[in-house]
Amino acid sequence: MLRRVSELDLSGECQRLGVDLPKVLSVYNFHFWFNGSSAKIVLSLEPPAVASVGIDGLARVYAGEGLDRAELEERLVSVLGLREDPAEFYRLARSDPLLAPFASEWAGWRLRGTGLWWALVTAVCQQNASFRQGWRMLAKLVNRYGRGVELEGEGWVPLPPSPHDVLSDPGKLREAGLGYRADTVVRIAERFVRGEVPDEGELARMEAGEAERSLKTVRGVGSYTARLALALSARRYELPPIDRWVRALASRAYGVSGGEVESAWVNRWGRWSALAVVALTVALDAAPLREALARLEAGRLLPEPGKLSPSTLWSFALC
DNA sequence: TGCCAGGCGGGGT
DNA sequence: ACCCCGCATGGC
Repeated sequence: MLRRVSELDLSGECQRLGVDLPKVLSVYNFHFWFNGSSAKIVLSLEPPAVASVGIDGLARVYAGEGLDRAELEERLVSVLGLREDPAEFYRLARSDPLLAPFASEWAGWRLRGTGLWWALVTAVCQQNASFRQGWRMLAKLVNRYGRGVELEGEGWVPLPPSPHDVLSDPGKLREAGLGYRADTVVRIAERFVRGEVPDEGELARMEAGEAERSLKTVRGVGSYTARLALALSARRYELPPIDRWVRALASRAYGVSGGEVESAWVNRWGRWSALAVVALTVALDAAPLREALARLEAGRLLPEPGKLSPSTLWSFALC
């Protein structure tokens, strides 16, 4: 049981910064962490600490002994994107053929961050799989390993498996449908247990290419995975995770060949490159490529309610 | 049934 | 520096 260690009101700060908290909390979230009115945000896995944040901005932090309250509060604020000023990103987006509508309708969205371990697992689960398949793997992982904590007065909250959990029962990775990706997750877990992985703070200080190279030393972690994990965990956006989906859409929208997409993307988005990739998946509902290309042609560049997508994921039970 | 999906590494040229 | 293939799994 985790006790409540602090309570804070983020509504004023969100309003001042133009942050749309419902979007921040709902996008790319699961039903077991967001119910439409409040979200559970994992601030630390070992030992566990969790924040409960309402769409009204009221937040409570829960932790055991030994974790610093001020540090957890700062982590929460940073994970919600409140320490980041994306004004330049949205300014660039306003005149972009892919993200212009998103910039006018979704400027209050901020990327919700996560720890490096879970960011890497998340990115590995997107490899060579559909959006739907990747997120089903993650939901099953949380479900199969069955970790969680009780919050004082708020009930049970599931937690992702820790690296130790994965190493003590790696078979559950395949039960969760990871297939050959399971070996990569095991190798990542080994690095964490041996303390061979830089923490988010170190990653934030490293030069981007160096940070990418250090993650790529794990077999099974390539550019896409390393870059997506850097964006999700350290808010480092200089290097875009270009997959075949983004490559095809950008090639069409920017009028360049597939091989030229990365340099065109970085020229356009600069230090916001990876954020633009994630935003594009939200704008186009991570639709399968054929459908996403059709939406680009039709100018349907805003999230559409209904089907399973980054913005509606939280309202579906995937397992 | 067969093919593809938000990659990757290894082995070819 | 490229090109090409197989890789587990699930969805259609």
